This record gives sequence, C-alpha cells and structure tokens, in this order.
Amino acid sequence: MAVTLADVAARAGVSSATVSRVLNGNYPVAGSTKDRVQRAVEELDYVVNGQARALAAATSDLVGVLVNDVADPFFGLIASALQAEIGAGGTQPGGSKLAVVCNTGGSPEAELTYLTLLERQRAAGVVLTGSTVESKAHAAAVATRLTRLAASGTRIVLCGRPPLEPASDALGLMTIAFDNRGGARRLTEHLLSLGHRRIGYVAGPAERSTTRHRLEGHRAALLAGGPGPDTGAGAAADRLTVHGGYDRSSGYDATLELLRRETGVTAIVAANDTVALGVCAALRDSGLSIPGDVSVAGFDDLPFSVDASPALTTVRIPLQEAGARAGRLVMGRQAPPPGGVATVATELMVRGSTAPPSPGRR
Amino acid sequence: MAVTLADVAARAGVSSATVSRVLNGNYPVAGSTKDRVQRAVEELDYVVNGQARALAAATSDLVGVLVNDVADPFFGLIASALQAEIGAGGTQPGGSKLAVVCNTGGSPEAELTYLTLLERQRAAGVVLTGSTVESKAHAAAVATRLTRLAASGTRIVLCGRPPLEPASDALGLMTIAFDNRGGARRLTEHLLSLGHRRIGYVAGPAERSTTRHRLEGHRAALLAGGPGPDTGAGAAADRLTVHGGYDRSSGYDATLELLRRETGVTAIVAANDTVALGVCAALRDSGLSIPGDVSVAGFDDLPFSVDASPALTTVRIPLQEAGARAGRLVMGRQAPPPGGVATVATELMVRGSTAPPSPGRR
DNA sequence: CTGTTAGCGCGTTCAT
DNA sequence: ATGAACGCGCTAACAG
Repeated sequence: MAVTLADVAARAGVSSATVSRVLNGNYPVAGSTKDRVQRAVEELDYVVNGQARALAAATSDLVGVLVNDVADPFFGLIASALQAEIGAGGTQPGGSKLAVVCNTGGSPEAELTYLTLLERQRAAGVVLTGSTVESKAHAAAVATRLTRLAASGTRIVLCGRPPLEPASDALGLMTIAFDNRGGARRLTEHLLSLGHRRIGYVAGPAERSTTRHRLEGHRAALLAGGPGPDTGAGAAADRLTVHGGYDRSSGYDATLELLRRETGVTAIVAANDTVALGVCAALRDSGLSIPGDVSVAGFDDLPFSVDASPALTTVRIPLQEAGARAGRLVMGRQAPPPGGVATVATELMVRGSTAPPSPGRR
Repeated sequence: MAVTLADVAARAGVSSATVSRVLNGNYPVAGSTKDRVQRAVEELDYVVNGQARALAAATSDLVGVLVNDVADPFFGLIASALQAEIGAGGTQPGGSKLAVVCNTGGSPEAELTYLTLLERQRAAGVVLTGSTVESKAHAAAVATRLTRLAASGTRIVLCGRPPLEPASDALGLMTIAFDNRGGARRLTEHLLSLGHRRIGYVAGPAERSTTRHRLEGHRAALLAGGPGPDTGAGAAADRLTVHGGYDRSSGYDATLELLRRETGVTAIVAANDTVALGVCAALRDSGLSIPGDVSVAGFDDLPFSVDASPALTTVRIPLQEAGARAGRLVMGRQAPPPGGVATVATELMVRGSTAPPSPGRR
C-alpha cells in the first residue's frame, strides 16, 4: 500500500495535521519540526494523494481543454501555450494545474461526454477551443453543462469560438474570439485588389461557426467589391464554393471538383492552411502552376505555411498568445475582458502563393 | 453546493448505499427502486464526484500521456489515437479514461515534475512518448519514479522511446519502440544507391535517443556502402553532420551551415520531416533546386510531407497504430508483447525530393 | 506553534 | 434486496 500522511506523521513523531501544514506551507510551523517532517517525507518517498486532498479541500488540480483535433497544430499551438501558462504557476496564486487535453474529433456527442467527465472530476476550469457545431440542440446542451459547471465554481473559457448566445457574461464565461470574419474579408480584398474576379472557396464543414464566419468575411469582400460575375451571392457564388472537412484531402477533392465545374477560377481560398496544402497538391497534379495559373490562400498561418512552395498567403491568428491568455483567464490570474469577450485581431500575411491573374486567364 | 449521493438518496427515499449500487450497476437492485433512483438522479442533475469515488474505490480515471511537444503532429497523431482508444471503452473492461496530455517541451525537469503530478493523482496509467534525454542521472530519476508508480499499480507504457536500461520487464513496463535505426539505414542506402556519396546530415538534439538511433542507422549504411570520401566516421563524417532541434528553423540554419562548409553535399538527410522543411527552404533561398542540385529526405512521414514540393522522401512510422496500441496496453486490454518490448517497423517512402545527383556535381 | 476532531463524498462490508 | 456503519487520505476548524 502507498504511504500516507499518517505514516509520515508517525515517522516524524508529530500529528498528521502538522505534516499537512508543512506540506502546504500555509501555516506557521517550527523550523525544527519542519525539518523532521521533510526528512520523514523523503525517507518514506511520500507523495500526496491528490484525490484525497481535492476531496478534503474541495479544490481540483485539473483543467480540461477541449480540442477538435490534437493532431492539428492549430490546436496544438493553443494547447501548448495554455499548458505552459497553467502548469508553471509555482509561486503564483492558484499554483499549477494539470491540463487534461480532450480530443473531441469535432463530435458534439464527444464534447458533451467530456464535459460530463470533467464535471465528475470537479475540474477547476474548462477551456473549449476551436469552432463549435452550430445547432440549437447542441448549443442548448452545452449551455446546460456549462451553467452547471460555472455554478459549481469551475471557470469557463471559450477560445476561438464565438460567445454563447444568451447571456454568456451572466454565467461568468469568458470568451477569446478570433476575428475570422475580418481576416477572411481582408484576404479576399487582397485577391480582388490583385485583379482576381473568379475566386473559388473551399469551405470547412458546413455547420461550424468558424466556417461560417470565414465564409461571411469572404462574401462581404466580394459584395463590397462591386458588381461582377462573382458577386458573392446567389448561384454564381454557390458554384464557386465547395464544403469539406478541415483536412488536406478535403482541399484536394474540393479543388478537383472546382476544376471540374469549369468556373474559370484564377484563385482559390481555403478554409485553413491544411486545406490549402491539399488545394495546392490538386492544382499541381492537374498541371496548374501556383500562382501562375491559380493563386491560393489559406488561413491560420500555421508554422508549415511559410515552408510550402510557394509560401502560402494566409491570415495569421496569434494562437499561442490566445492560448496563453486563455490559460491566465482560466487560472483567474488575469481580469476578464470587459463584457467577458475579447476579440483577437488577425493579420493578413501576403506571400508567394498569390499574384495577379495571368492576362490570358483573366 | 453540489448535489451528492445523499441528496439523491433522500429524494428517492432510499439509502445512499442503494444509490451507489444503482449507479455502478454491479449489484442486484429491485427494478422499481432502480427506477426511482434514476429519476431522482435526473431530477437533481446529479453527477458523481470522481475524486470521492476514486478515493473510496482506490481507482483512477486518469491516464497521463507525456509528450515532448503537443504542437508537433508527431505527438498529436500518437496522442489522438491513444485517446480514442482509452476514451471509448464504454463497455470494455476498465471502462473509459481521461487522457491527461502533458507537454514536457523536451525538458527532463518537466518530465519529472509531471510524473510526480501524475503520481499524486494516482493515475491509472502513464504513457511516455517520444525520445528521451540520454543522461545517466535523468534515466535514474525516471526509473525511480516509474518504479514507484508501477509498484502502486500504475501501468506504464513507453511509446517511441527505447526500453529502460535495467530490467524494464521486471517492473512490468511495456515498450513500443520504433525501428529508427533500421529506417534511417534504409533511407541512406536509398541515397547511396542513387549515387550520392557526400550526404549531409541534420541531426536532432545531441542527447536524445531518437537522434542517436537515426544517426547510427545513417552511419551504418555509409560504412556498409564501402570506402569512399564519406565513410560515415571520423572527421569527414563530422563535417557533414550538424546538430539542431526538432524544429524547422534548425533545419534551415543547419543547411546554411552545411553550405558554408563547402562540403559539396548532393543530398541532405534531416532528423525529421519538420526539419526537412527547413532544409528545403534554406536550399531554395540559396538558389538550389530540389532534387536537381540537392536531394532531401526526412523522417516520420507526417501528413504534410506528401504535400511539400517536391513531395518528401521519408521514413514512415505508423504513429497512429503505435498510439492505439499504447492505449490498449495502458488500459490492460491487450497482452504485453513478449519480453515487454515490441518494435514497430518503419517503411521507406520514396518520393520526389530524392533523385540521382546531377552529373556535374557528382 | 501543535494536537484533536470532524468531515469531504463515495464504495463497501456486515447485518437484516 | 436494502440499510447502517466504517474508512479511503486529507484539510480545516477548534482547542490548547
């Protein structure tokens, strides 16, 4: 059996309460006894039982982090910055916590399951990252869970997803939203300014918030760009838009579909950088050059984007900063933004994959 | 305050013991009372307290997964497969567990800290993934922790790192090792067979096991390739080898260094695919074409490798299979391999980034 | 400064 | 089939 507080106490010739006090260092203890206790701890290789401590003190060392895909650097970057922030709080208020990274795979059911599991564990905090599935039923189910969690003192942070519809502030939720719409808009404006008029759009999964926001930004730019064959609405726009997943093969398949439709696109905007890689591969496999024949743009500015050839024009999201901030918020180390919602700016990164359309194709 | 078992019991007009039995379903309970209890649970929105349960039953729902870098898809792929395996055990023995993904950043201290934290939590299992720092002191410190953990019933799995030196089997540790040496050897043999004789090597961090194994495989191939200017040993070999991190910029910098040394390399092998991307970028920025002027090869076959241009020749490691297997082992759902060690085969993937050296440079 | 006492919420005997 | 009672290991009040 594992060694307990009582064992240490017996060995040191003190009461278990004293041992507890030495361990937690939040109470005056005589130097000599403190030494005896620490020696006993080392001699017995004592390690506190986190569960018993949590039960007695009604606190938890766990912070849940829900991500749609751990294998996607988008989430990896957020998670690693977040974990660095919450795990390194040696001296800071709240100490350091363990991040439980939960991979939902984008499944609403898995999301709910994990929220229940975290509730079971009485998690100190929960961070939901990335796009959410936009369905009334799911939103309600999530809201129910979050309300309960918040009521029991769990800090909730939304990172990279829009604030909860009704009264998220009232619940004490904090949101770090990404300016997907603005970034997408500036990206498409960039393409328009280069002279592109027929711009294909490879969107993410249809029912996701991030997908919608980016698509809205794209169409807003098109509409503002004045009348033309590709006005961003109606049948023409639909022909130029293909939905898929957030993975590379979706970009590949969607691009082949766009080419098949013979829309004469001179540029393709992808849901994110990973998808953009698939787009590039499909174009090359179809014998088209980038950006000579077709310009390509991504979103997120993941580390590999600068290494694609040509380097990818994309929209940078400060994922690590956002993750770190989410970490501080969930630890209560930073004051929540006014209104509970902070919107993180995105930045257009123009690189080699976009250029003016070639005269012949224009 | 949160609703407890006692609250549910009171509401259902039964004892708390009965509620516990209904919840765990491991004891006969009359159908009618079972219904009453379940109704009370729903009406009160009762959620079990995992910590209290763990304390009373001396079990844990947590499985720790140590990774060197969550933002690296290498670990993401392992972690996601692992989590899918341990989290989806609805009906299987051991039920489902929560993966606690711990990001060590490759730091030995962080690794030890996390092991202690997991020991505190009385984790049901711990999986250590990726290369380890090869230092006597650190190995001993890890061994101490793992021994204690194993003694207290925690299942330990090593995935992608070599088995512990002394008697890892005796401790009940299980290891899934990757055949880094063999893969590296076949990769370099491939380059030799193409006609390359001066092969640069951009190695990973000097003190890591994976770095060493891959480098050994590389040199073994060179030595077996017969005498020549680049025999894989001595000063000539040292001039052709540069150490760096496992990130892109290391590959970039190391390549510039190799070019500066004017060794006349016709091929560069990188520590992994991420580093290889940096190598490619540096070559391109130096006005060299791939594979026309210099061939490039990576390792791991991460998803983006096939999208590089040219597509990266690399060595495939079945990371997801390995992660899933690690998950089954740590859950006790699969018998340990004979001797406690399984070595996963690696496969050479020849793609466009490698070709025979151009006659002029040979 | 230190020891004693009383739970935290649940699983699990032992009775009934 | 159900209930009462105890203890898991620890922290937090209350004494002293």
